[in-house]
Amino acid sequence: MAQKNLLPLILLGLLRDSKKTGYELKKDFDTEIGEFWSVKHSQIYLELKRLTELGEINAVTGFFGSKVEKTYYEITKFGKERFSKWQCSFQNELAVNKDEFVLKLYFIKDKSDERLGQLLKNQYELHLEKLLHLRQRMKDVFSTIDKDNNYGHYLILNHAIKREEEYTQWLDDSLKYISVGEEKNKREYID
Amino acid sequence: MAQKNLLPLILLGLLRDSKKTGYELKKDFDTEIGEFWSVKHSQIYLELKRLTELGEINAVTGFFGSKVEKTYYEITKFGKERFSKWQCSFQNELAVNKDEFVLKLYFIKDKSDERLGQLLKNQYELHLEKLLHLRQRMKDVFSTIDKDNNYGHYLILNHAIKREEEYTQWLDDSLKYISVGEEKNKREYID
DNA sequence: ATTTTCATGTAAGTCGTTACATGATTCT
DNA sequence: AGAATCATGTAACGACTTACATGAAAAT
Repeated sequence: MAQKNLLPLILLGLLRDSKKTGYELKKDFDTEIGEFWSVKHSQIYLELKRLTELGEINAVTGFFGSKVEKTYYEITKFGKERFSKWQCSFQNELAVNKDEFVLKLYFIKDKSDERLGQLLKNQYELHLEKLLHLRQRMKDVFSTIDKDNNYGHYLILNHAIKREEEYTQWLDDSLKYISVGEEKNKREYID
Repeated sequence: MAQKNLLPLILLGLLRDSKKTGYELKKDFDTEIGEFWSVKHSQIYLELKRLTELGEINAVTGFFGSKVEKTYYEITKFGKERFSKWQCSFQNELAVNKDEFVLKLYFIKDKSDERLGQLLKNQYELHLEKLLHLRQRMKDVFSTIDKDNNYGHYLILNHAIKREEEYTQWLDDSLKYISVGEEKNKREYID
């Protein structure tokens, strides 16, 4: 396969607790799990069809009190099995972490390259924003639900925050370090 | 496009300093830049063809003293322009960091779930290995080349190490925390 | 009255992986 | 002599994105 195809597993996971429509699943990617995974609705509907054909979910179409026809998907025994199997499976290697910014930096050779400061600042803004957003999420999420009964979610939010703290710290340190270098260079030229 | 298509930029970047064959470029992904990006050789040759058609690189086929016919690719003015333009461009949002393990954890609800410890341990091993590897890389790389003249590379290796330090630390902390919880539970049951 | 949200899909195209394929050269 | 490396591609397929498409309901 071209990618690791984790979407069906995510969908099964989201359907474990209760049946949902494709639209509701899509909504989960705008909020909840959207913090950790992204996908387009077109792909969701496609994958739901495939999972239905595989017998891992059942599709139930009807009105359900509403005026609009909806299709609810509910997980089957086979779906639960597949999900459980995946959830307790071990990885034997890590995927490469693809980060456009890191790539850009790789090609910056000279320490006194003028673009360096600009790039670091831009990235710092983005990651600081992300960090603040994640801290807010942590507050919001666990004010309504219990930490110990959503422990995985708690752990990964915790990790995401620490990751962004490290990222911003690194960017900030790098910025300071290159400007100290500049100061030093300036003095060397002036003195 | 399906993905952000950064491969052509990487290839242009790798060709800035000197002309290279497709095979040499492929080799770079096994070592150097392979730490930060992965790609298959089939895709490299395809992208080289495309870049040639775009006039961003030139293909020169010949024997060059060797007994085997090779094709060297050299960057053109247009290629340099495209690369420079990308390298100093700003991002306006961050891509979602897709991590299978994080996904798995998201679906662990119960703090005392037995699988939690196993999964954390497995992941700890992988990230510790990665961390040790990166520290070695740092030593190896900058024993032969100069830090200040490969500053981007230095920065991102530095960052990668810090990232893995954070990752292993988080996993270790989480492991400790859940086993303390277990101990506490045990005592509660026993006392 | 108009925009936004709900709700669900199809079609085209691209990036990337996996597998297939070949032939020379160098190392053991 | 055989294995590994050098060197370069093609073909099939899958995952994902972008764009196209539609219609009702709810909100402003």
